Amino acid sequence: MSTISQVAREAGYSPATVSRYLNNRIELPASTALRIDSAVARLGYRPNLLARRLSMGRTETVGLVAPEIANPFFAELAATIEDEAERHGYSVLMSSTRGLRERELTSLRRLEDRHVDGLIMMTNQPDDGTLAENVGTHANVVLVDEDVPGVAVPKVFVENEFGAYHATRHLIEVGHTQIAHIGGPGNLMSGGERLDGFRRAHLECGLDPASPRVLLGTYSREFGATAIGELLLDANRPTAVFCGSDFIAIGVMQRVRELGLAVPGDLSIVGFDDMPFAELLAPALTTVRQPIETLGRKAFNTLFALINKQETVAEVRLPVELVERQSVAWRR
Amino acid sequence: MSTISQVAREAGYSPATVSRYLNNRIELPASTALRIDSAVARLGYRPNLLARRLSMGRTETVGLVAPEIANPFFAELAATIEDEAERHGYSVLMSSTRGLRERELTSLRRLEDRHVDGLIMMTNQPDDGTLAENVGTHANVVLVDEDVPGVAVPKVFVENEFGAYHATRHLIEVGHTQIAHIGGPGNLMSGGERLDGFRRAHLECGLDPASPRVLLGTYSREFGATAIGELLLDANRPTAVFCGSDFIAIGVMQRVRELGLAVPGDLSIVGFDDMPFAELLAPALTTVRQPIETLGRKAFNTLFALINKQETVAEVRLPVELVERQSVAWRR
DNA sequence: CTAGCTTAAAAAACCGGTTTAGTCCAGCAG
DNA sequence: CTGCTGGACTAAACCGGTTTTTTAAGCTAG
Repeated sequence: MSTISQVAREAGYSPATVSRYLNNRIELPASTALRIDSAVARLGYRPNLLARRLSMGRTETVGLVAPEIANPFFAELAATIEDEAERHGYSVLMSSTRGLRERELTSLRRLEDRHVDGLIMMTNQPDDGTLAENVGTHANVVLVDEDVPGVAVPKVFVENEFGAYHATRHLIEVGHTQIAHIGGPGNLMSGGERLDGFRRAHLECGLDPASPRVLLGTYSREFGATAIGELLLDANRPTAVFCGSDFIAIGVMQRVRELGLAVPGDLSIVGFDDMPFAELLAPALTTVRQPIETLGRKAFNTLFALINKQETVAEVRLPVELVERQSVAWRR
Repeated sequence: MSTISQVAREAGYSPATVSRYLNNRIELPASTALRIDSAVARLGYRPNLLARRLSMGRTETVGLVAPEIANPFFAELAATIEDEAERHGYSVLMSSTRGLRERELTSLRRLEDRHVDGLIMMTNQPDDGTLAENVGTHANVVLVDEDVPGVAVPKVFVENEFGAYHATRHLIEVGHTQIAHIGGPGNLMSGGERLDGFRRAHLECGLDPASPRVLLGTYSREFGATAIGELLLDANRPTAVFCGSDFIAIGVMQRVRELGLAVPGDLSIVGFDDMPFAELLAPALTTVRQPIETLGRKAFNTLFALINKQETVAEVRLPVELVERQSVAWRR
């Protein structure tokens, strides 16, 4: 591997000139430029990234912190972030936290250690304050999809409330009146907002927002299965469920089927997220689509602006969209 | 941010001593150690990673190169690799190639540029020689799941042939004699080996290995749908299909359903991979499970050994397992 | 008393770039 | 002829560690 000094010697100039020329910080006479160019070519010179980073103090790498990379939602988000980063000459370092606070903090330490220039964080569990405290002390962090309350960093979220409202309203419009909600953690922003939307739909349509059964837990299949099992025991069973996530919806769907009931015949289901597998299910899942791609690009671009000391907006809300498939049936 | 010199001054020693002590390269009298420790604590010293990397010439980062991170199979693999890396103090840089040769080469360049210490590569398209040529010149590369023929780097694959054999044999054992195969690219190692296994099962069971219809294409839903459409036009329709991937299987399943046929009633289906969604389908997909977790850990550990100049085995084959679910029916 | 050996710690070189502050020279105006 | 300006290029400092080589002092044996 050749160094910039070797190139300089080969071209007959100093390393400083070569460096400045290669980084476009100086205009050189054509003859000089040519000699440097050909020296670079002859030696197959490629700057040592490590040296460059040390002297520049930046890594051109961002960290992506998510609870679980394997989760299709995060995987998709990761893919678009990587794509957008690549287009800006940045690399993406990933870390799964598995929902462990300790690992979330470790990621922040990576930032302190100059391992990365910035962090895109997704969390999926309520914060006890620890995270807020630590995130707050860092400059280049962008929060995606889920909030950490009380932290003054740019945030890129979706219209949770409206999505839930829309989904619920859809169920009402096709004739349902007994609609249950199985949602994520109530003390998580997304969980709370989706519940709000669910309630508003009831209110606006003249249904009693207090009557429908609401069960909040985690965004998991297991919880979906357990919750629907419980709800179906009720005297006046729901004829439809709005689920806080597609994972919950799958759990519901599987349990309902185990109980010998039909979807959507006996129970209509609407999910949230539109994970890639939602359309593969039988019946294909009607769900609220999060604009994962836009979310990812927006997140990266916001972080990019932050890193470059440009203006950023405090909070962006991206629109969601109801994708109607086969898991909802008319109720006469 | 404090530097090692500040710590040294604060403790009353030289940077050299502090460095050597902190890296356990020297034994110091308790009193000295104590003074350094407390200076570190007082200043909240954390070594500058960038400087450390430059001087050590390694980044303690590995690259993960896959066609598409969003693909659940790769996402899962990425997650386990990340986990294993983390446990060894390594970070993981990811890049999706989207199947573009150019981007695969870019990843290799990252390695040259000392961006990463090593690379775990997955490719899913036949190589025209370019890749082999470039991979070959690099020391720290491990190939996972799919081969790049003619390259002398460690490889971690699965028992494709046996998996296919097992799956096909299973179909034969439950009474099928008209079994088709819809597989991946024939000039890809996995595609070829799975076809071999499919054929061997026929041979061993006294069925004509030439008679079954075999269609090779890409590992995609689209190809699965197209291929099965074609096969069902045949005079003697297959009663079962062994698919080269779960994606193909889904395509098949969807098209079959569109045609008003039942799975597994009219057509039994076996997939390959056992992607996370395989068990969510209705009917749940019988498929050959790749040991993704072991694959990931093995891949990282092999690369780790390579980086540390330890012995590695040229090629590892991990066992696969047939997961019987509901997409296969008895044939009288 | 001193050569020889240990131990404790530091000086200096090194990793390979980028950047700042000049130097040197040519050309031009006064 | 002098002073000024600007273009072309470079010396040296800097980023912040790690590692090799030295030094200094203390101890032991002869």
